Amino acid sequence: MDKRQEDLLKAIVETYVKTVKPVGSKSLCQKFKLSSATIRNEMAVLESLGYIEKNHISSGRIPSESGYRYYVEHLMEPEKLTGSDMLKLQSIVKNQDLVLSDAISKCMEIISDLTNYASVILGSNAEDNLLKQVSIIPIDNNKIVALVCTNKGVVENKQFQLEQQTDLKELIKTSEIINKMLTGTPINEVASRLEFEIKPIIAEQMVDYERIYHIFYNALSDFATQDNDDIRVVGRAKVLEQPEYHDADTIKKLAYKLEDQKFIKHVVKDRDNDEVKIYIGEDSEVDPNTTVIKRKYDINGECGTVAIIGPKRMEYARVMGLLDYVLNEMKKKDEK
Amino acid sequence: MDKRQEDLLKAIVETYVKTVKPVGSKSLCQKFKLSSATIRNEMAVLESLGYIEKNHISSGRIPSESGYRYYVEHLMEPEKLTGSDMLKLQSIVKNQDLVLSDAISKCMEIISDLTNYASVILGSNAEDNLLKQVSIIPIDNNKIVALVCTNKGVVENKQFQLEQQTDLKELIKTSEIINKMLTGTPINEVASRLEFEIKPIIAEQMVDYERIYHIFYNALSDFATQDNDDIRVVGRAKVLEQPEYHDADTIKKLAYKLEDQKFIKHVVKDRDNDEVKIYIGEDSEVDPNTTVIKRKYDINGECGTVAIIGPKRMEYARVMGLLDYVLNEMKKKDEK
DNA sequence: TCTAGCACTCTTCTTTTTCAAGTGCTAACA
DNA sequence: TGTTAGCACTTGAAAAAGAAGAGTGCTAGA
Repeated sequence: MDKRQEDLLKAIVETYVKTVKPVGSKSLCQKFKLSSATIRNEMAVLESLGYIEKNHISSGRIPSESGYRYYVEHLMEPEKLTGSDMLKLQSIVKNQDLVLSDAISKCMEIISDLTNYASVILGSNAEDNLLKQVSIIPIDNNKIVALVCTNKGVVENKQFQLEQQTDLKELIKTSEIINKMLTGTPINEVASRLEFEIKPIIAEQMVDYERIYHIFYNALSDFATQDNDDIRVVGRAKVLEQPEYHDADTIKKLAYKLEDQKFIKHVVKDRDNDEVKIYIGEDSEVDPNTTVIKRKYDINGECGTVAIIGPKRMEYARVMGLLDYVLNEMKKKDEK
Repeated sequence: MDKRQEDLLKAIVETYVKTVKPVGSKSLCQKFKLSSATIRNEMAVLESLGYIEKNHISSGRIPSESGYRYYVEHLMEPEKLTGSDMLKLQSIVKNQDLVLSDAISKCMEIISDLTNYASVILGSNAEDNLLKQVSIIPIDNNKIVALVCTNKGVVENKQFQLEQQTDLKELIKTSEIINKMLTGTPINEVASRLEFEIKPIIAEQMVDYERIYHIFYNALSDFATQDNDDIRVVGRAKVLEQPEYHDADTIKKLAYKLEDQKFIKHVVKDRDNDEVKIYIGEDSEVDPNTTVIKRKYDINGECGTVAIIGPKRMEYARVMGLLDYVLNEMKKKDEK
């Protein structure tokens, strides 16, 4: 591909992203100061290379998946934020009260608003968390809340119904033992250490140890096993508005997938370990017309993943610009 | 309306609910042992009363909104659960570990699965909650988690970034003061008592009291003000599958509304104070083809609201049966 | 009071027609 | 050699026309 062909591909992608209509040769004459015939010739080359395709013989061209990929990898120029985009994000960035994860979460909501794509926010996974503290809060005679807090500040709570005889004091004592012995344990190892280290101890000291063990086991193992990284998807309904999803059936299927947290987690997180990854079209596994842009971050130990889910015909440059901006600002803020 | 007309209306509603197709006079001949002409005559009566209507002059009849309403109020017989429905629900009902609110939540998920409608689960509203306990958990040098727990077992947590100088000891001391003085305060009054009762005290004892006050104020006021009753909507995508929503535009609009928690809360909770309420069609405010069945419960002080959102052409009897069953079982369980 | 019969209406599905957009190719031109 | 003008051709989308079927309302007779 020579320069002119690259320019042409770029123009086709960008026009298509804007108009959502197949791009005809005529519409590009002005821009290139060439006749439509010449452009048609060049288009034929791009088509033979697989970068663009046409729906029907007599339709304009649309970028193919590899066309988008080429665009993203070689042609796209990261876009500066517009003033209003920046303004909206800064209201969050400047807020000193927000802890990092909340700030990122809020920014992603705004990005979803600005772009009409869906945002996914995935907190650090539970496996990285270490047990910080467990507490028992009695609610009334036979109800308690068991709280588990990790070193990353993730808190999980669970209520338990007590049978009459279970002794609150023993529960609290056990929580103290756990805090003394297990603080700092990776959260996914806690359950087994609970069984092999804590259970024998309380078995000696307490009558009702089985029941007590049961409660802590439940509170703690739930936390670790059940895919418990807190995942949020915002702006689901917005993506459905994108014009490529005009067909009722497609919309339903997409709505289904966007609601399925396990699936989204799989899409956004489990597939590879790259820091930035753009899954275009079929690669997204969501829908052939959909793109997923994923970004992992690690800001001074706080890590997580964010992603944008939108149409294949996405404003790639803008989205990348927005994500860059947010994560950079967060890093800056953290350094201060 | 005489008995025969009522029977006819019932048959029309129930057939339409099953088939989703306008009901013609012929299709009811067998059931009533009458000729189609007679049925047509009776249908004309029902139509003049406004209980049924037809899309086009030559189409069968469909129930009107007031037809559904009449059906629900006078004709519907609460349905006994089928064995398999009951079986699925019992796996939750029998589970002794689950606290009431979790059990109801899980049951509503199952109901959504069984019926393909959406379930809404609204916890008790914050206003009813009393402050039980606040705690401060230090996460690392300059980060803490502030925990607030209410008498209903609702836990809210928020992270705060500390500036170097804020003294952890003072924070913890303040939390103790709050626990001593404010436990039992309705959650929505806590913020003002914090200002007028606690702030003066810590102002005397602590250097950095402004910052400390700020933290607790944030943690506590967020809890109360921001519409914080935990609302969950499950099975959103399932409702979209209902055949009345075949049009892409309708589906998008519905998806939008179902995602808007504030709106759903308004629909399900804020509009009236009845214990059971069925909003049919336009009344639902969701979509002219949608019905919302709402149920408030108060089981030994644990209260909340659940709702089912589905098509106007809903299996009313079945849904009512399912909700009855769940709430009854919960009550029984609680009494034990 | 019920029923049979018939004309009529209206939707839905299929087929046909028309229209415009855009292509590929050829031949001429700089 | 690269560019352009011109033209035949393909195709889809929209509009128009036609056929089939379901269901009604009405009338007249049992």
